[in-house]
Amino acid sequence: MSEEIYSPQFIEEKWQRHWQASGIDIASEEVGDARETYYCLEMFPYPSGNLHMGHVRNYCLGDAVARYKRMQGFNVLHPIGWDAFGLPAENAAIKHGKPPAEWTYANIEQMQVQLKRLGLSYDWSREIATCKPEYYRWEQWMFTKLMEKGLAYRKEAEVNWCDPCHTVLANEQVEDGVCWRCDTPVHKKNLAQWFIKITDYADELLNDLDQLKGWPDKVVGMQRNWIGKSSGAEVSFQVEGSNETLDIFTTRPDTLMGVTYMAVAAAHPLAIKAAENNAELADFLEECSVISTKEADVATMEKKGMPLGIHTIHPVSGEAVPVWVANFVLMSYGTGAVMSVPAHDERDYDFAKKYALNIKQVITNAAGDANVSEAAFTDPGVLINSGEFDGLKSGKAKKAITYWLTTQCKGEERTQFRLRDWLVSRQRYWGTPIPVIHCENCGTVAVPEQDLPVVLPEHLQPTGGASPLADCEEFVNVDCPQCGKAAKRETDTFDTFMESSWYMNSYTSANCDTAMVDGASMEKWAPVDQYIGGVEHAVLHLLYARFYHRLMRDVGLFDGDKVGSEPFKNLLTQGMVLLDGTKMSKSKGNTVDPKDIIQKYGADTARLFTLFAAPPERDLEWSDKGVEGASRFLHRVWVLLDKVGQTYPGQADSKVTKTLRRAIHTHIQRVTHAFEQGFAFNVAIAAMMELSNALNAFDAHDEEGKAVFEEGANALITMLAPLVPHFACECGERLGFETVAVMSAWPKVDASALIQDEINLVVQIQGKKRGEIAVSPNINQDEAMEIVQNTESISKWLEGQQIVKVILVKGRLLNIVVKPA
RNA sequence: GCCGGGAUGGCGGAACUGGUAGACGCAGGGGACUUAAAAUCCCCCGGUGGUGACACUGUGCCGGUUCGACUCCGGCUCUCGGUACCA
Repeated sequence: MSEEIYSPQFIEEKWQRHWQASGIDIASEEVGDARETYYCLEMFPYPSGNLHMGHVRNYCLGDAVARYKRMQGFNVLHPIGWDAFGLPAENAAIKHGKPPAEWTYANIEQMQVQLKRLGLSYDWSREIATCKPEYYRWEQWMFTKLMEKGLAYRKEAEVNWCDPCHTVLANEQVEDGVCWRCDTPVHKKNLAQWFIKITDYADELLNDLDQLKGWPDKVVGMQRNWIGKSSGAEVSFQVEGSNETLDIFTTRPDTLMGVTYMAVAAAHPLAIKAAENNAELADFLEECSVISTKEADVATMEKKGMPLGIHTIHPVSGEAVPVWVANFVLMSYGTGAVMSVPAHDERDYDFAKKYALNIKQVITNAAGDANVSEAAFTDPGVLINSGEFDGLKSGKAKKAITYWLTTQCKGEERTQFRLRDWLVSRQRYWGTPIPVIHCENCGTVAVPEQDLPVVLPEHLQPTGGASPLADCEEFVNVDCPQCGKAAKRETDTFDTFMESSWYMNSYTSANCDTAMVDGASMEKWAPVDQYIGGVEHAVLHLLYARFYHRLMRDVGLFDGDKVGSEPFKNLLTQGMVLLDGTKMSKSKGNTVDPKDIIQKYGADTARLFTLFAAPPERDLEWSDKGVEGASRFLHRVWVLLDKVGQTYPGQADSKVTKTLRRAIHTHIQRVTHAFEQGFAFNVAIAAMMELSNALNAFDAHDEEGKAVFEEGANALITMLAPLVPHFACECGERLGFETVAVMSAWPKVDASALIQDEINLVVQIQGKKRGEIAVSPNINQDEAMEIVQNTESISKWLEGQQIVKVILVKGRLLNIVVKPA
């Protein structure tokens, strides 16, 4: 059939040209297109200049999904774009003395070539770059809408500041007290900044997590954790000799009667006031503030405190409760003060022991013998020493005590979230300008819709310090849209997560330039059916995008009932690419350049290896030998196709042919199943290798054999198409496919081919395999037993045994339960 | 501490809904071809015992349910990821 050898470079270029010319990767917007839609999306790349193996893995996974769904008959949307704003461009600009725009656009061009070289089936007609005004203008528009609705606001607050990055950061961007980008410790600063009220959506974002059946538990758990809802009560303690109250939040109002002291943060007004004429206390507060800014090993820090010399009055008993300042109480959570119940809280217990404070037990277990002489008893239980609340169980007591406090105006039910509002302003140049004008008369004024977009000047040269926007007079100086007087533009830009929070919706509306998105297009395509990316965005991008999607819904951009409230239906978080057990990274110098692999073996081999070497969600250990194995497989299949249409001398055996046909169809079934079960491409490929091995072992001796062999070859090539598309297309052409392989219909299982006349029935005795018998698949128990009795190698195990029970699992096994006679 | 994963040969990993553990690949061993090497092809490859057919044993540990457990239940160990003086 073909004497040519498999030469990936040649055929890959050929088919990429072919696909582009035929437009098969374009998502159809034709009204008459009856196909069901499917939206497959991978997290879009930051245009750093070079594709690394992590990208390759991410995009090969997505491409396999998209191509598989196309072959299943779906109208697939598979777009790509560039998350093009961000700090690395500014850093590169400083280094090379070129504006970030230039660097960014050059990188995009370079990475486009690299992505195309991989043969990824993107709809390039919908490509976006977030740094373009036609993209970010809608983000600016949206922000002005949020200002109108009171969901975006400017407030002076204590915020996280990163010196090297010269900007503030959102809470989500601070990891272990250090900046997520540059790993330097952040410190607190008071600054007026722009926030978006994600806290208004905290409950919805939390509750809807239950809907996300197609998300990994891990990511759902991380988001739940991050939102951090806790229910309890706020309780007011009257300060002795004053009108003031000390308010605290507790999740354990049932332990109220066990309070023996109060603890406040060093920054709490009561502590500051008490320190005014107490030098020792002032020193201690100073010590606490120094430690807290370091934020290093907070967990191991010694618990320290000092009495403030003041007391509060217990709201129920009226007893005096001393107030302490403690270094473990955070001003930033709750009210900055806690009621301490050492008997039922480990931390309070340790603190009470250290400073010899009272420990009063108010909860016991069901048996009534719990004691707190050695440690705190933190389980819920039954109330004791609590007056009228005695005998209540913790759950009921929480309600009863909270209710009592409410009637006395000394407290109320309260829910506390860990989630803070999203800080979206950044003191950086290379980002979306915040569409706001500061006017001496009118205050902060949103840029009116007709004046949008506020275009970022692209020619500026950052220096690493303050944003060059502030010095750009033609940008800064503007007339106030309200009063017309000279005013100044806001020079902060948006957090780049603002762009990535809605790009998935933007793709649906590629043809719409009169609105942020088009409602009908959203209904057609959204939400994303399969989203694929790294787990590092579990509480960053993935939380913001869920939030922003709801904002778009509530601004009326689409119908929430039809599109849904969640932007991503299914999520696949792919593992990292490792070399020698550690993550590939430039700084560690343990990288493998995709370019080299593609040049040596071709894109298809690179794709096949990354899909085969590990399940998608697990880490993938890079192996040069493994790559060679993948390449070998493709060569073997290439040569295997030479057997199509051939007959070989020898006696045909219809049984052997039938067995091959059954193997073909069981493998179609297995491959399809692997694709459907969480895109287990590694398993699918293993099944295809088995099919290839089965075909290789077969020689056709007659017309029937020839036909079955061809059927198998066709199925194999078709199923390979989503994974190694160039290879499959070339092979498909050799085999005379009517449709190009990547657009061929996915093979169907012929159930009749799976039927067997004879099977090997496993025979077990006491659950232990003792042999096999060749029988009809429909054999009944008695018939099977008779064969067993006549099979010496098995029946010998039954000698001297009494048969208690026989279990026949149809088509699989026969288990005989015996006991000594 | 809490939350969520994971633990199967020398390695990456298979095993449908509880039904033959180790598919497929990599590495390794042996052989064929070759003057030789590479490539390719064939055979072997969890452990122990046995020349062998075969037997025993084996999926982190201890126990349980079941005719039968990698799979289900209870209790641990180790490991990876996330997170926290969160009141």
